[in-house]
Amino acid sequence: MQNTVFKALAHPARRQVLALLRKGPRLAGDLAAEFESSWPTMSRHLAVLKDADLITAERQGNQILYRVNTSVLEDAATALLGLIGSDNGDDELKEAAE
Amino acid sequence: MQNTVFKALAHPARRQVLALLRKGPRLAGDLAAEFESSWPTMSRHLAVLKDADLITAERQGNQILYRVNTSVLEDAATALLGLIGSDNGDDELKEAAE
DNA sequence: ACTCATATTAGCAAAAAAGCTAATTAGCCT
DNA sequence: AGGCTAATTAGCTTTTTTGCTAATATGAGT
Repeated sequence: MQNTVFKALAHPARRQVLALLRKGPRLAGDLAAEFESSWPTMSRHLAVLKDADLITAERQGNQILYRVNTSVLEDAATALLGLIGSDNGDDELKEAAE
Repeated sequence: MQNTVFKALAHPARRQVLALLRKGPRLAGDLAAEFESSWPTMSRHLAVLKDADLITAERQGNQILYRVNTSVLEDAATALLGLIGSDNGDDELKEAAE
């Protein structure tokens, strides 16, 4: 759902996680080490991102490897651009004053 | 600030307001009429959008005309696309850490 | 000044999000 | 099994967001 994506993007720490993952997949602990908040807190941020399908998790033995889901990010960006010019997003009335 | 923009985008009603404004400026009451929530509630959604600089308000006599601020929307979309590309452009997200 | 229409602000209550510590699960190793 | 590391889940509190009604501003027209 689009709503969960934008809600996930609403928190700065989560956007920064995405920024880190952009450079390549990373382990959960590796990510958590970059932030000041506690590990469980980061773990839940990751869960929110995963729930929005913005990242994917892959178990690798002891640890968990996260990678960004580019296509969902693209869709979100496209949705925003759709709010600017092209026809997209909504089909309500159109009698606005210029 | 980027953070207020993404927070403003987190609520579906506010994204829909932007979708409506995409087609052209609209009066506050005109916008409020499109939604089921109460008028004061919509008024605050508009305030959140205005605080994020996503929309601008212009008084016109009795009423208030809102228009979308395209450039801020573009900046947000660009920031999202910046999370995809592999160049080193994560500075725009850097200040997000609270 | 009074009234009506438009929109916001105040104040409160309910719901959601954020963050912590402690407990738990999952996998590897000897 | 038992110990160790990695990560999540549980349970709880604090903070933020949402949304309502009632009250207040603002402007136009009498």
